[in-house]
Amino acid sequence: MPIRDQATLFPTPGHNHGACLNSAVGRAENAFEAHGLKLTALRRKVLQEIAGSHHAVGAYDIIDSLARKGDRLAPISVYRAIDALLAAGVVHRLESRNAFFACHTSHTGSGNQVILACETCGLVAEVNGDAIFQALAKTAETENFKPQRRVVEMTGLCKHCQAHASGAMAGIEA
Amino acid sequence: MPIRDQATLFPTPGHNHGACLNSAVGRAENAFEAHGLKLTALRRKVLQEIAGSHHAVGAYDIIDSLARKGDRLAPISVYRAIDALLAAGVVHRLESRNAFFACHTSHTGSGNQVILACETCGLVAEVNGDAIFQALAKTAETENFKPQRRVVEMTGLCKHCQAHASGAMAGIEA
DNA sequence: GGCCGCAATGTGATATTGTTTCATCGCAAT
DNA sequence: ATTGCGATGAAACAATATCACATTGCGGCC
Repeated sequence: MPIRDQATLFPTPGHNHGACLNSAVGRAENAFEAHGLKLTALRRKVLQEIAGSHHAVGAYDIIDSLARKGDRLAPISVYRAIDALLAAGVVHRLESRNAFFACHTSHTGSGNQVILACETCGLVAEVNGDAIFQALAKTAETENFKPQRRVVEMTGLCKHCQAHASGAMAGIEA
Repeated sequence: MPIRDQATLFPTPGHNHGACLNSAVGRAENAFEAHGLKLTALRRKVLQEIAGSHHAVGAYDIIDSLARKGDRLAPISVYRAIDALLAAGVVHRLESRNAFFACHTSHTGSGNQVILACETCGLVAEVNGDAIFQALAKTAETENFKPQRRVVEMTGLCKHCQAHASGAMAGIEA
């Protein structure tokens, strides 16, 4: 089974997620190196919780999940780890849900990613958004606005959940 | 003094904000009517707090502000009023800040608005984003994604704050 | 009038998300 | 060994948001 649908970044429901997780951690090692940061044990654990699925997870979900594994962290510790992961660019924040998701792509290219989040199965994917960010840049220019941070998120129904529109929660596993 | 810079929706610092507030409330009356909702006294008060500036205000800012006027509301009451205002489309939520701002335009046109938020003075403006939303629609189509909600926000420096880049907080008043 | 139905509001508790402050630890460079 | 510094720990707190249930106000209806 392919990890992803051809030509898209949306994960196939039921794919073997182990490979995604491994490659996310592998890329994180490089990214931390490249940013002059250290992928410490704690940061790695937090990353594994986030990258353990294609869903956005809340900071307190991470705390609870790690607590079930015998390691209850204070909120601040998780937030600091998340900050480092954000700084390294290996996870992103889903602003519309106050939650975090792993970057499951290597962001080859501009890094102008649009976020798609399925409201039914909860899957989060990033797709290239060069055209969108170009249009944004143009808007900024006509407004004489100097952009610093851009948030572009869409929620809706992913292709799998449209197909199983019964509410079957296709692909909820990872 | 013009209320807005020519050709943009960014408010001019120091403009007479009373007109903005009045017109926002006026439009709200129509919008509530059009949506089959009632602009009750409470909703009007909350709207006035939000539309009282071109900034995004938090729910608890509204509570505090109304409390200073002798009317301390429970959080849930404010959130319910905000929900109604959101449903009527007269205020919007700034997702990246968990705050709310008034719609100071009549959204003539598609309603595809991009949000610009200045990090220095705090001003929030909506500008037409047809090109951006078209590009988004195209992305959704190629991904077979059925969009429901779109969040497009940019933070950065508005033209006034670039001009007074000293950090002068140009236009903080309204 | 009295009653019903329904939307809006009130009350109190609670849940969720995020930050402040200060202490401590590990480790590398001096 | 000591100093410097990034990472972590602990406790409290702050900010944002919702739940459950009671009450009120207002229209239609008998």
